[in-house]
Amino acid sequence: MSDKAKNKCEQCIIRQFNSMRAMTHEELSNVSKSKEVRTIKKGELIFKEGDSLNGVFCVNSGISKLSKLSENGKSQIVKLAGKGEILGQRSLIAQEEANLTAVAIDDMEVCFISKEHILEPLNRNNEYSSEMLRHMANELKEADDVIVNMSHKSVKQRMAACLLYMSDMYGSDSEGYLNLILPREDIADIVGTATESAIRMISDLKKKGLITTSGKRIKILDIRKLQSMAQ
Amino acid sequence: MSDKAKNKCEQCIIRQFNSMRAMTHEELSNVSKSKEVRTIKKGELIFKEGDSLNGVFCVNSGISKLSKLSENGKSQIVKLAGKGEILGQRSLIAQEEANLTAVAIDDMEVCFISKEHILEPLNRNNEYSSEMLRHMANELKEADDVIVNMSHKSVKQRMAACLLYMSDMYGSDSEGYLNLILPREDIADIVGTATESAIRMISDLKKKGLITTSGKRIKILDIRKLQSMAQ
DNA sequence: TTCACCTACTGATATTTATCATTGTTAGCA
DNA sequence: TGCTAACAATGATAAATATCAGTAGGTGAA
Repeated sequence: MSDKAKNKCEQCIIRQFNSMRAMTHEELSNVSKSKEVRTIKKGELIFKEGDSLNGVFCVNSGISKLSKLSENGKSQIVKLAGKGEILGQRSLIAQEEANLTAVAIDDMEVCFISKEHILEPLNRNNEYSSEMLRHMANELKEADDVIVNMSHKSVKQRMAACLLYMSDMYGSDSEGYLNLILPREDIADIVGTATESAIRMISDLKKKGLITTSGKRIKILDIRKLQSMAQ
Repeated sequence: MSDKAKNKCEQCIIRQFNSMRAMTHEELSNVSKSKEVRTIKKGELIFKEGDSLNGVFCVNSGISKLSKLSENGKSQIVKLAGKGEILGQRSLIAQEEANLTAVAIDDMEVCFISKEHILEPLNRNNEYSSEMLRHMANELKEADDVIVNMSHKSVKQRMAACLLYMSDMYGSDSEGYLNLILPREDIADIVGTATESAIRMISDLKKKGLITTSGKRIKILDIRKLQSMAQ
């Protein structure tokens, strides 16, 4: 258990990244008392499509992928969620089973917060519900943008955008390799293409000198060209 | 001006379809006093991507398309919005310019409701903000589903789904033709494909006897097969 | 260490979809 | 009514992407 998680929610910095920052001291204290810290190993399932959730998972560390199977049996990663993000929130609010499957990409530490501590404050605390509303509105916008990109951009463009996104969100190590290391299959599932096509695209970018790879690791060499490729 | 719109919002049935049903009598009365009924002709622009909105448009009658241009210059229709739906709400909440372009597909009648009357109640009325939150959560789920369909379903599958959607949402006339009449280009922009490809798909469905057409009008003949085609 | 397995990669090919060009058709309007 | 402009339809072709098949390479477990 990390130091952060051992502490009370009131002192938790993670909270600054999500709508819980607008909770009152009392609300936070309730969350804090009942929350349950969980460790999740790389590759482990957090919840899956159709599960009925009793609460949310606030990510302390590590990264998870949120995906959904199309009726053709192909998986699409809709979102990556890291530190500060809350998994399962949408489903609780809509009072539905989970629409997505959440799997740990890394070893993760999350706080499980039960349903009532997330939903109850919505009935009292306007700051909190406004915050959550704003958050949801942003997610919706992003989703609309993804729809447009999926339907009208080529795999090449989407791959370029995906690498830039990985770089933006999770940065690079001292050697310049992206911190986020995903198997090719996951990259394909983000881009929305077949694994082989994703691999070909990556090979192509290597040949053109825009990136280089070492095993699963990817290093961006020419961010400018990559940006213009993503358009 | 329709009878509905002449009346006060407190008596307006349209409101039952959106989060304004959770407004207090006083809030509604404020909306009612300041609202402005507008008639919008078929094909007219309501707002466009990048516009900064001073309020929302509550649809009394008619249908609008909400679309966005990809960086390649191709348009994607993200949503159709009819009676009871509120246009521009997401942007107001996120405090951003419009992310989508709204155009009337039909002659429309809408009520323009200024910003403050939509946003202010969020700070007081928890019923209202919860309602809106639920609404947004649903939209987000739908958007995620569209992403998955866009990336992994074929044009044929998406076309079948699109026709079924049109049938479900807007029904058929006495002859069995879909009430919603869209040019092929708009259908293509919903499906996320080139106009010619959409036309070919429609011709194909005709040859297979699943639908028939008469000008722009489309009649579904075999809904079962269409459903199984959409998978 | 060695084996077995998983994943990355590459080639060949099929399929899907977009694009360009052209012809037919419809619907609104002078 | 007939004209005109917009739209639907179709063909030919090119481009993008998926699929199938197989090889190579790296990694973890017995």
